[in-house]
Amino acid sequence: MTRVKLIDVARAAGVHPGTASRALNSDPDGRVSAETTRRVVETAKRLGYVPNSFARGLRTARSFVIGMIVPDVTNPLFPPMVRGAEQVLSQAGYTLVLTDTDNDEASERAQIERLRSRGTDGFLIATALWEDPLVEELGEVGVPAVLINRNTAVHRLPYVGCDERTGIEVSVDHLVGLGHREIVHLAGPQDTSTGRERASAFRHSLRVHELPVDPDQVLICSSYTEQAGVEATTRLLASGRPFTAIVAGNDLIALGALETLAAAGRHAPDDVSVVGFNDLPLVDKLTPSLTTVALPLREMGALAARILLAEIEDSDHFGPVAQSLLGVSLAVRGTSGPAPGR
Amino acid sequence: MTRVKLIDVARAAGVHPGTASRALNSDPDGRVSAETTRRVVETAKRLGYVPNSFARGLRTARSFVIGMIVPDVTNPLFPPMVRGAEQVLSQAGYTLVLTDTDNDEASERAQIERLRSRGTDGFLIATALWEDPLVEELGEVGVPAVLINRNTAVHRLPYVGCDERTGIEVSVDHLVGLGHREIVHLAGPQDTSTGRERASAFRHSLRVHELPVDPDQVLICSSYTEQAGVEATTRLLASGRPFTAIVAGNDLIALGALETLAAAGRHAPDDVSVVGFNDLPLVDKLTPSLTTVALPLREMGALAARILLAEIEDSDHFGPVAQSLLGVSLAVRGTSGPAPGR
DNA sequence: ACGCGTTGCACAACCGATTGCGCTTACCCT
DNA sequence: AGGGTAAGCGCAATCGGTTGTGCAACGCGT
Repeated sequence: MTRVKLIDVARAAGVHPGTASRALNSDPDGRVSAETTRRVVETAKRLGYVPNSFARGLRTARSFVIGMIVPDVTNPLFPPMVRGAEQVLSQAGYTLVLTDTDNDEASERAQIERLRSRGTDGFLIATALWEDPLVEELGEVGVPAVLINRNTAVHRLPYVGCDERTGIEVSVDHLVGLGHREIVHLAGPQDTSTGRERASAFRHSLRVHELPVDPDQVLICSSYTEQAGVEATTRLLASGRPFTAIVAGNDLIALGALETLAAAGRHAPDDVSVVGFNDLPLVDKLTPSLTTVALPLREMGALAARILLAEIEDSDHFGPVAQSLLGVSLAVRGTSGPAPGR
Repeated sequence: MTRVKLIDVARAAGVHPGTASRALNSDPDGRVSAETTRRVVETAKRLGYVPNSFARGLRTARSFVIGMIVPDVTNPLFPPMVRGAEQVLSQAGYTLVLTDTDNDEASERAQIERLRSRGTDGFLIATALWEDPLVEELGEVGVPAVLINRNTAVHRLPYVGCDERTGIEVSVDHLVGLGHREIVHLAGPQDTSTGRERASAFRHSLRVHELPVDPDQVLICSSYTEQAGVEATTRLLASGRPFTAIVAGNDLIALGALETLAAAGRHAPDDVSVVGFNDLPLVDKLTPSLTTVALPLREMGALAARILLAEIEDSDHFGPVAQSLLGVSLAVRGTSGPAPGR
């Protein structure tokens, strides 16, 4: 049951293996007659020929494999991006290899090393830190790669994200429109672009509305988790700072905040308003349902994949490094309401 | 920047490439002296040698790649299984390639074809149908593969799942203990093992409690989705059959049921009790929180990976095909309560 | 009819690591 | 001292496609 190989096809079609190869790959300047091509293709199909990708890869140094690196597949933020990317890639004949790093830099390095030794053609990276030596290395070695969701300080690689700033701005607009004036921000980790951007956009939005901006109005969470949201909210309550609304760094932080507030006797939306970010599955079914910023995750994945493919296909395409931002939308739901006393 | 290859290492160490290969692979009967081995390994590290897996794969016909096939990565049921499998595999030096099929058989076939042409060493399959020609083919060709989460009618391949029957039984026990006697089951698709097992276990449990079992007590959902849950519940309400509790085929169906019931003015847990299956993230935060059966998803993935590796490592291991069931637990929460009128 | 340019295909080197085979060297035993 | 043994390593074939080069045949123009 040894697999049928190129030489079998060639023999059956009465041509040289080299010719068969050109025929099957529709070699543009290999000059194979239409008749021969037809015959080879036909016998290949008849024999059920499947090319051996090791042999091909050895010669061409191309694998048609794309590696995607995410912090954690079980975080519902990532699967839709994976899905979008995979759809584009598999249609183009590529295979997506997914690995998660558990937010561990050593593990990330090992994964990338392994993938590179497998001849991976390019990378989709969702784990970038704001200052990330690993990613910069990749950029310098010239490995095709696209950042997704998180950017780095230096824009050496193409980036696909969403319009975080606007997301925060419409959140603040929404809250101000409801009469809130004491708004705080539970920011994500500041070693990620998302954490920094959202915090920066938050401060900017307050200024636009001519509201005062105090330093203690932005509390930094150590991670994008519910637990970190609980901690930050506990700090906020302990500080005694007055507030009627919270803009959370993401949905999980928002959940932590809601929980902590409820334990302190302050309930959304009557006593306090909370807005999240990401629109995770099921947050619309909570009671009250979570007001949050919805992201086009699948489109982000698809776009990143397309950019990566373009990067790979013409490697001499030293165009400007693209920074693409996709639009977001605010899903107004139950956790946001009029400011108390209005 | 051409990569350093075996011959470079060999030259630097003053040995023949063949010898270097044996030294680096600690060839058991290749008899390389300890001293030479040490020297080769040392220079390899110094030069930063990374073996080319194409060349290796071409020669050895091994890829150290495992393919995992799931219906849909964005279904939160699967990422934990992926995670568990990936952890085991990457520790053993394997890479996991994840693909989803979108529940489409043609796409599934294409994906498997592609992976096989890449020399994939084995498969983890979470998409099996109860009668699945595709899976049976794999079994016959002798490709190492392990089924996970869903089994097939014929047990030709190893299977790792969880103890569905007990999960349903404890659910029914719980409801009966609360005084419910009119219990219905919204079953999953009957072309999957999970759908069939759970329905069968449901009927069995009723008999154990000496409750009557009517055919109209089991309604079949067309898929494991919220939408299908809505439809089935609508049918149930229309049928006029009395009931005080529902055992749902999975959490999404349960959510659809809760929603439909609420729209009809029947609220959990006072008017009706609902139990789900899977314990998806956030279902514990709903109001009321969902009583459901929790599955050891990560462990399932890890175990399946271990079995697959064993299968691959000694291919002459024609032991009995393992059918492994992991234990489950009932998370009693807010949607289940005493039967009305008790 | 001759020369030149094309077209169509065969030839063989090559990608880089693995591995069966066989040669050399050192050592041991009688 | 000679023959035997085995350890240690080099040699070259091999995996299966891809691709630069060369050669034959054919068509066309003058």
